[in-house]
Amino acid sequence: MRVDSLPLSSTCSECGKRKYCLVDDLIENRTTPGKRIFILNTSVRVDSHIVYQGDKTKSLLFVKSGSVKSVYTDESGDQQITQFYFAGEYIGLITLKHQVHATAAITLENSIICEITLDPIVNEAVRSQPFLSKIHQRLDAEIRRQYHNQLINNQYPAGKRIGMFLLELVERQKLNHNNTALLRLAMSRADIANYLGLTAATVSRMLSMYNVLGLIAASKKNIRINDINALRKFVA
Amino acid sequence: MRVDSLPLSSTCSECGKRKYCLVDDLIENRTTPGKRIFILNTSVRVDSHIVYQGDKTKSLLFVKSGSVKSVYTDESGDQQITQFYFAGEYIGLITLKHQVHATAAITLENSIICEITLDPIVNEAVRSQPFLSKIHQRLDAEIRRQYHNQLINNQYPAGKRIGMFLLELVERQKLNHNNTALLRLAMSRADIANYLGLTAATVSRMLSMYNVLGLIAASKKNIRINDINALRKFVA
DNA sequence: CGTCCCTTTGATTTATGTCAAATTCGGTGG
DNA sequence: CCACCGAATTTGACATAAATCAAAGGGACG
Repeated sequence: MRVDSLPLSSTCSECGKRKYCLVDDLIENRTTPGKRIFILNTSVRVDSHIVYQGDKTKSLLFVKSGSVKSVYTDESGDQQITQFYFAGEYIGLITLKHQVHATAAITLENSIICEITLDPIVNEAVRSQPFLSKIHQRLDAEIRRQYHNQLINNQYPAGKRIGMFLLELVERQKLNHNNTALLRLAMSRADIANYLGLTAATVSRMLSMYNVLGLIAASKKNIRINDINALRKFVA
Repeated sequence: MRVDSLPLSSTCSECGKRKYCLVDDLIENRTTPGKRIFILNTSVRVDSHIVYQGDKTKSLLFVKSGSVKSVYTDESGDQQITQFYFAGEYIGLITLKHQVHATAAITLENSIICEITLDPIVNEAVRSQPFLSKIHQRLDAEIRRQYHNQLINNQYPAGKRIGMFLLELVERQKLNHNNTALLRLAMSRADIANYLGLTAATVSRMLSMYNVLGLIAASKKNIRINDINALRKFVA
């Protein structure tokens, strides 16, 4: 991670997010309590590159708070947002086993990002089957999500894409120990549009539609899902 | 690989495709010449499942001849072709480091598929840095392709998608030691359409357009790129 | 030789993009 | 704390690319 950011000094043992972090498993087996596993625990400002496309993989990034987008840029400069990452999620899992980051990572809001050294992770993965499974589980989920998005963007109309996008975010928030129907979309409409293969105008229109239907209550960055089952039914 | 198929008995040393196969590196370092590294070397009929979605990863599949599609199926049965694989390419690289195949693999024509045990590959990868790099190179290329396709399908119009698809196939054929402007598209128009997020009718129309423009000569499954630079310029 | 399936081509509809104006929001400085 | 500015968002009118529906043509295979 190369970026102007505030290093926050603390140990993993003291970290509030510890029990949602892979590092937790590593600390349990340590004789030296209070050991720091991470390289950097930093407060990062909105719109900062925390990974550049083409960077060598040397760590895993844990989003402690805030959110991040992954952006692929092609030779002619066109860009594709390939994924959003939220609090409790890891950036770099897909890249973990090969050498370079195929996408950049950019914060969508002021965030706290913890950079975790690869070595102890890999060592523990070799030693402990349950730990390896945890990593696999997260990686598998991300890869499945990737394929599912490809399907959605290729075959479904704009309304369903937005609806499924919202549903996915609620599900992920739940997985990340925030089981509410309240979403905070830190990214711009244009970012959502790029991610879903639409335009900002269409994203706006579809959100308005869901609003009118009473399925959601959207005001700017904040969205409440009024009736998640009705929404599920609507996009099915 | 679980499929009705003809096992072809032979050794890796005798294999004609040996020098394009990762296994070649393994044989060089063996004291026992003629060793078989693969599990199965089989002739597979068109439209056979050689991998099922959800299967545990236990081998790498090398396409010796023919071609294969990767298909992701979601809960409601909708399908997305996520990739095509051609002679000289490996299926399962993305899956290699996690446990289950997120997609099925289905032959697009009669093909010869060699199933390679994971263990010797992994062992050699740990031992030899150059060998590991070879794998990384192929995996990186596939992941980059994946992101690039996402960009193309989300942002480019039908004509460019088809044009870039053809260009990509020519490039890959070149990488696979077949440097010609002649393509054989074993997959149906519907498969191409699904892959590119279009309909079969649109694929057909766009190929006709390129035909009329004289950029390609397409007849059914066979396509000749008449002027690759003109085509590149057209889609840029 | 005939049937069936795939592909091509045509006519029409429609969803979403484009362009532009109006509105709201958030941040800044007085 | 409020007023102002610029940027993002919403909304509207319109254009258009691609989907849909349907028919005709062509190959492969029994």
